[in-house]
Amino acid sequence: MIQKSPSAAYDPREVEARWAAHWEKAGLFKPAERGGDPFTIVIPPPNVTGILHMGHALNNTLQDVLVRFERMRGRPVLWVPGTDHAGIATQNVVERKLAGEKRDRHQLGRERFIEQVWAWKQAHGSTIVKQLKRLGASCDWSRQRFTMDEGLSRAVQTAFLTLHENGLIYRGYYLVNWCPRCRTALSDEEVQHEPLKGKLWQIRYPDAAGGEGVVVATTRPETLLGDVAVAVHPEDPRYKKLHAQKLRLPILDRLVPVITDPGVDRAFGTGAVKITPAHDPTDFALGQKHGLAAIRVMNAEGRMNEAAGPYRGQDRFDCRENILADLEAAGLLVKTEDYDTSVGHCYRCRTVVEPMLSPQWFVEMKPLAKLGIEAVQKDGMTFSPERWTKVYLDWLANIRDWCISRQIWWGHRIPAWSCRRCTPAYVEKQAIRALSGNQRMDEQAAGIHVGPEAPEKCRSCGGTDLEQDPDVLDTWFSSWLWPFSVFGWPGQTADLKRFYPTSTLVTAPDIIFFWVARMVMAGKYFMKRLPFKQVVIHGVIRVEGGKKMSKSAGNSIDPLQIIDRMGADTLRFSIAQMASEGQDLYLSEGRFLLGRNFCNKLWNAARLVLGAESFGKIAPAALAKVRLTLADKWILSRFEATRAGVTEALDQFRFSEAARQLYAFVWNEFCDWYLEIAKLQRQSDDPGIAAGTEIVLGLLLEKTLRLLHPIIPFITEELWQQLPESLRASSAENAIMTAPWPAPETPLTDGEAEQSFSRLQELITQVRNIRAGFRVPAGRKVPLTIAAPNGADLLRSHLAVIERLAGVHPVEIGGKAQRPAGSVAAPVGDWTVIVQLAGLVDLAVARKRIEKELQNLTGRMKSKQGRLKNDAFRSKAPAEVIEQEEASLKELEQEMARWNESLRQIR
RNA sequence: GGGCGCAUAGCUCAGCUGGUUAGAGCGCAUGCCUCACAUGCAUGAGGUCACAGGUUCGAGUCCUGUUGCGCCCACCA
Repeated sequence: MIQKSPSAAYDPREVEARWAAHWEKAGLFKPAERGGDPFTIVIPPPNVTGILHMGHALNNTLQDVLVRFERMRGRPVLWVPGTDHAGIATQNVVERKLAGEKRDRHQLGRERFIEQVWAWKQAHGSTIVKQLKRLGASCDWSRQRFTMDEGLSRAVQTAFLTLHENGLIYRGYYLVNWCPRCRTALSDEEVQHEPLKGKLWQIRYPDAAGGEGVVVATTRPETLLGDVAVAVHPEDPRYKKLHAQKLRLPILDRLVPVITDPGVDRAFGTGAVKITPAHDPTDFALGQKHGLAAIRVMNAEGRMNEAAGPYRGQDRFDCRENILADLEAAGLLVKTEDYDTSVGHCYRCRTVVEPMLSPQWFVEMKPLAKLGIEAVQKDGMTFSPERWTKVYLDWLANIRDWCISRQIWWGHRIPAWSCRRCTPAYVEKQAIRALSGNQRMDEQAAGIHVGPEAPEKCRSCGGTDLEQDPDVLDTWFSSWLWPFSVFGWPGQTADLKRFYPTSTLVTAPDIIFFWVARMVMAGKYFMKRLPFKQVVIHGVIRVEGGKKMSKSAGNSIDPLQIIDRMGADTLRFSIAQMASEGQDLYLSEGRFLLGRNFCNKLWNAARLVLGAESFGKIAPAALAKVRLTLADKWILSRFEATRAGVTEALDQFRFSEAARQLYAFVWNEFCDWYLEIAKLQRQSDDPGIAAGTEIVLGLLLEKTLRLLHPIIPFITEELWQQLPESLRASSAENAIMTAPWPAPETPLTDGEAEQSFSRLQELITQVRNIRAGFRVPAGRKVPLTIAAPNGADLLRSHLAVIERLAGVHPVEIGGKAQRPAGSVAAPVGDWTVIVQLAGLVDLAVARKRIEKELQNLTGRMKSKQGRLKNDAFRSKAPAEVIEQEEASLKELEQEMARWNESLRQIR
């Protein structure tokens, strides 16, 4: 076993820490003072409770790529960071901590509990921020905001009061999604429906006289206790005789009417539906339509209340079991069958959500949705990929009012006060009135007062016993103001003027409804302008099988671990490379090796360029003054193509395309070919060529680093700083991150050089192929003859290159092919290479190689001949396509002839 | 029930507006520690582009349908 050479692997740890600190300290993340249209992004604020996961890593890498790209293009750039107070999530975290200390928030009381949350935020809230810094996110950290800080709270209050004044916020008694664990209402978007293997039970409701009655089907038998009717389809012949009859509710023995409604599906279950307006949205609507009462049978914790009679105090799911047993005993349980259903869960704690009738605050969304729709249809807002437009519009078209009150403590307090005397009485009555169709409360009559401060006395009764509404606002009620609240709105600040509207929003598809749509509505409503013109929706991080990556599922990959082990650049490059236009990303640890190896390759390539003694001594000159070799011209031309391609890709948010092009250029062109040739050129007898090579190497490395910088900022900064200053693009701050993005240099494009060079590449590859095919020992030089009717000059001037890269010597260039015994020949374009292998040729192997080529060629020729013989093709295809086909067929024929010649020589 | 995405080499995925018998990384095979890099170098094997129709001179690429997987939305109790 041979000793491994000392590792020259790139170690990002020290480098990344150093530059992260330097950039921030030097203030490079702040927007430049110069004029010009600023490029602004507001971060999707992560939860204060958050720790960096792959979704964050993806989201923020892409934003940072755009931000750094635009910064280098010379625009003043501002990326505003911040965190979200995340009401329910944060309250849960602190409550869990208290539980660990055998305490709970009710013991502490509201005020002291809030103090605890702030203390927690003080201690742990900056975790995610530190982690974003490690990722390299070039946010202006001096402008960091928090959705509960003073300015943003003022924005929230202003927004609430404005909407209320304009009649778009109301208080109503309504059926909402209730999480019995969090003990709060949730908006429709906060409920996640998940399939559940449940049962469908058929239960008999006898008629008033105790006769047969009717059988109903239900998935939630416990709600039977709150039933107020049974509905059937008016045309259903089975139940015609029951119309307007009464039925006897099992167990409670209450009488409920049979009503008819065309909405009942005759084919489902038994065609008879029990109606529980207080615990089912469909039933609630039906109850309204038919003027039925609503009977609540559960309390806020999901336990059965007094109305549940014998089941009072039981948990809702225990009650279900008990009721089923009792029905069974009474002979009223007719049938039990398996049934796949879908049940709503709280998105924070996974508890099964209970529809519950309760008083809440709502935003009337229809007028706002209209603004959101206009954003796309009139104001030119775009989604990338475009398909999300439809998702967005469909949601807006079917929007429902937004329940914004939450029965928790951590959040923005609602600026409303109620009268202890008037309000409870009113709400009681409202519970009944709500069912007649009017859910909005008459605030005056209810003794509810909305305003920035508590009123002196109740408008309704004149009493002074007022209390502030205990509820807080939905977290998203602050998030939707983010694009302007971060700049100080409602104040008319300089930042607001300069940076609103923002440019691009980069986010994940799962918050299009929660956040994107609402920001658009708020932006247009409060600011009269779109908050951003472009919405870039990236993919969701998933693991095999399409599941979301999540810590609880134990299938997560920790981005910080990747950073620790392989560096932020590795993480970023790998992610960018995988992020193709909105496709979901399936990750595995192995996929990060691509980025790691790439960074390492770049590092070592730079070591080669910078390491030569001659490198430091060169005086950089304009390329125009340097004598360029073919290889120089070729690589410069390839650079220009890459520059153009990467710029275009980033302009179109095609991150993976940009990364792919950079990878291919750096690795397969610059390193694999140009550097190998540059090693020779450096040693050239011609001092002009040697010096020119250093200049090309230097300039090219410098520009390539700039192209790479948005994706891999740390390593590029480090290497760039190691370049002699004379080679670096000018940057006032002396940092690559503020250096200019490479400008187009069309004169570098050299099609002729690319063509000539690729002929040499083909030749070298062909010889290597022969060497490998006949097992020529790696170190052994073999003689090569090239028959070259054309291009002999090109070959002659690149003898050294051919010898070195193909492992051949001596090389003879002639007009005709001489094929001594023991040689193997192969055509390369119109050249023929003849490799002298002496004793190494195995005739069978040689024949097989050629036969394989011939087979390949025959196939290609046949397909072309067929096409060209086809009259339809000849008459309908564009002339240039036909010409191209003819030319390429001719080439194939010639190549075929020469392979055949080779085959003959073997015999 | 509706909408969307995906189905391309053993694995993970590129393939923009249809035009040379399809590309990458990993893995595999063979040979290499060649003085930037073994996190590497060279060469190679490996695909009837899910299936069935259609449009077209020409389809991985466009259209229709089918199947499978995934996601989102929706008040069949």
